[in-house]
Amino acid sequence: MTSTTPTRVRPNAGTKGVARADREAQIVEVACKAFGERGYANTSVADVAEAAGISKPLIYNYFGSKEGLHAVCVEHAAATLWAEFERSSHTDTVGLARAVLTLDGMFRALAPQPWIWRLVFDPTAPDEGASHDAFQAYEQKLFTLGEDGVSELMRLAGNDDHDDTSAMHAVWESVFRSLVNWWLDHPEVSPEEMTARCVRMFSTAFGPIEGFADPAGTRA
Amino acid sequence: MTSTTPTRVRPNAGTKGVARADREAQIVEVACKAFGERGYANTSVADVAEAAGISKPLIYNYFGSKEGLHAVCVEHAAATLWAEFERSSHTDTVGLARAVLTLDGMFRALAPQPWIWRLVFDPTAPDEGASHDAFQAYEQKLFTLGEDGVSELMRLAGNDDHDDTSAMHAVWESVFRSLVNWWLDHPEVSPEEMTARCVRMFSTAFGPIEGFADPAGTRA
DNA sequence: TTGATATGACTCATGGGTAAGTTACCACAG
DNA sequence: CTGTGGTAACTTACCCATGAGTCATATCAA
Repeated sequence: MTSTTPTRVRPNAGTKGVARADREAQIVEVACKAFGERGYANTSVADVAEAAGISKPLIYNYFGSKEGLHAVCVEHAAATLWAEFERSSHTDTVGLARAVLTLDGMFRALAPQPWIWRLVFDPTAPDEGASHDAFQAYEQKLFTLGEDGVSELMRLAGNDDHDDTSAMHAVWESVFRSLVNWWLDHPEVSPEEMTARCVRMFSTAFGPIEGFADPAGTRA
Repeated sequence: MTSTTPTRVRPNAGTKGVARADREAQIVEVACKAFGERGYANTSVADVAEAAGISKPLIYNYFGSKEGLHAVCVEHAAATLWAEFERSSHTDTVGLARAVLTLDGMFRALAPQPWIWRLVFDPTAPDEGASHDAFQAYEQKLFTLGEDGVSELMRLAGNDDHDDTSAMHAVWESVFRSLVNWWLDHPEVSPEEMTARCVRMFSTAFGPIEGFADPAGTRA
């Protein structure tokens, strides 16, 4: 990126202002929040600039376009989510217990920056271009991970129809998203409480889950 | 509305063109399809006008604004959906069997005009104003219907926590929507096949459903 | 002087909305 | 069986707010 002079690393490459890397990071942070909370279509570049305390052209200097900025935000946010999915996929649990662990990890990961969830799954985001590509790359990885888990459970249950598996996967993803969205709509609920709620709900629907306490006593 | 002369009812109150009521119906039909397929934000009034073979100002004459037109479309579509929910709510089944019947009714109702589903649940629709009010009125009725069913089942299962019920209801709605959306994404699947698929999926997850054939033999 | 940070003041395409008119048909007076 | 006025249906040509994107320029460290 930034070149270094031989004898000494220039801390703030010759300028009155903030070093580009720092400024970019700051802009991305502000933009993630704006895009995540109001949606891509309802957020103007001027909004982001104002929130960041800078002017619009600086954003175009650094990110090229509104979509370019959005692409960086999505990549940043998707990487965060994916890291959490990857982490929780390394446990050796299966079925509902694994689902609960995944949800729990996601609640904890989202707690400090809840807006990145809606940023990634923003229905007003562009449906082509760099920012869409970034989203699709993430979704593809996520899809594979989920499809594997679902198809294995379906096979175990004696159903190996391809379309049934596809539909079941869609349902599972939607359940996951609706639980996260419910939690985002109830900001006073802590991740731990929300995980306990998921355990109770799954237990109510499917019976006790191996490895988790009985529903009766888990109320926070 | 149109005044009538004493001796004879004027069939097409003095005009060269199409009677207003007919034209309005035609515009609404075209607009429903456009809004439903491309979304409110991605559909311009000029698009609708062109698709209907008329000019933009005529739409403003009849509907006042883009949002006014959308409101009529949403009301029309929501009424269709609601009629189906009401109808299937009059059966005396409960639990999963009732869920399957509701889904089946919805698939059949949507088959001739699948776009009205996405029209009603359009994430790019305005979040205030007449069109939003129409949506909310519908959602409120739907919410009550769903919440009643879910809370009863939760109570039966021994969980009467208010927030658990709220979250479970959100999950159930999301499952319903994801099944409909999966079906809309697979237009070659008939309503009957899709219902059979739902039966298999529920059976796989929860065990046999009272009143429906065993999963093994239901493949179309 | 060079080059990086930074901005005020623009251009311009899009799309919602409107003003002012045209056409065709009907009712009715002469 | 004609004018003639009223009105519903319909359009052309425009206005204008918004927001993406750009250009010329200013400032300051090395």
